[in-house]
Amino acid sequence: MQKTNRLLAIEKIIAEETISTQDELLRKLKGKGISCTQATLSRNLRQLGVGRMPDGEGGYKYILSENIRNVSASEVKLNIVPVIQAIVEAKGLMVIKTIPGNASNTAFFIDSAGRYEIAGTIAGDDTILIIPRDGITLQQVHTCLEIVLPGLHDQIKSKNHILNKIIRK
Amino acid sequence: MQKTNRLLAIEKIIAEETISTQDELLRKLKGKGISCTQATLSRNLRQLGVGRMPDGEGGYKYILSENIRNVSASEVKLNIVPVIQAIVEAKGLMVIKTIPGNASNTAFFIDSAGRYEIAGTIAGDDTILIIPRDGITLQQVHTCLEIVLPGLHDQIKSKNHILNKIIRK
DNA sequence: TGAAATAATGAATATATTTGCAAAGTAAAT
DNA sequence: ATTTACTTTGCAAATATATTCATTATTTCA
Repeated sequence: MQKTNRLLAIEKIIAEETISTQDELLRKLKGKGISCTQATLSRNLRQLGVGRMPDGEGGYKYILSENIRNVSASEVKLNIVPVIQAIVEAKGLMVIKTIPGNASNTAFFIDSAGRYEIAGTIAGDDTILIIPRDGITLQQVHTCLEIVLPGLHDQIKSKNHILNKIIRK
Repeated sequence: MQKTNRLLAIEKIIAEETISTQDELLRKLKGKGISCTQATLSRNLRQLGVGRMPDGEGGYKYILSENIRNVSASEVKLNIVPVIQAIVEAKGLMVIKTIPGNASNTAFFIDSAGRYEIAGTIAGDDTILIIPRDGITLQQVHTCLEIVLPGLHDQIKSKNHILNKIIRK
């Protein structure tokens, strides 16, 4: 899973730091023990949907496609703070607990992100089952969710411990 | 005002068409009687905040910075397509009809925007009552909602006429 | 108006990114 | 294990984009 790791690392770096050339990204990756050529990066960035925007200070920076909004008039966007209540791991799968009635919304949203880490999701009323692809660790799914829903883990951190006990009972 | 015209034309073209290289843009401009070199275009694009993203089909396209959003790490974002079904005016108030179970989500979101125009909201299961402040017209509330939920009115336009009849009956 | 300062531009060049192609790696099927 | 099909990768070359420098507008201000 050489490539998957690289893709995840690339996304993480671009989400966290300001990168302005592929060579710069190449060096950051090397610093994390991941090495490839700039040509490969170019291909990977395209696959990840990473683009490049002016940084407003005369330079450029790479940005994730998550940060692009589609101004297609057919979508309504909602920001809802405490939709996701808890995340639990079980049998190599991941269970997400939401507030009542919101599992399918949330699952739909996760599906829409089109992440390769996730083979599929099943949603009930307030519970979502996430099925990772073979070869994907739950840790990688966590990272993936954090990319799809930034701040997710911070948000549920406090509740998680308590709710785990309830859900697992 | 040679440059201003060019900048405006560039923005217009990029908003309306799919452009994948600066040379392509150069040709489009020439077609409109505006001519410059690629070097100038490069500088203009940076000034306008125009960036380049993968188009999802193996190519690239230029995009306006208007389409970039900033992810604050403390929010969870959901894209929900048809949450709001209809908007009806009555007695100087506004009634919003949502899909079942989503009134309170949506009302919470509207409240969170902290708009001056709105004195308060009351949500049932699939219906929200919006109470405008004294002196605020319903037209102003519409504008306000469009700001909070971009694309809202376009989305419900088709359904609105039919649903109005049902709700008002 | 007439310098002087500032901004805009093109031509050429430097830098950065993408791509064609062959080789190396992986997975699936026999 | 061996073949076959498919994916990933590096290298080198091709494109595309950004920048330097000299020159030409344009603005500012006395």
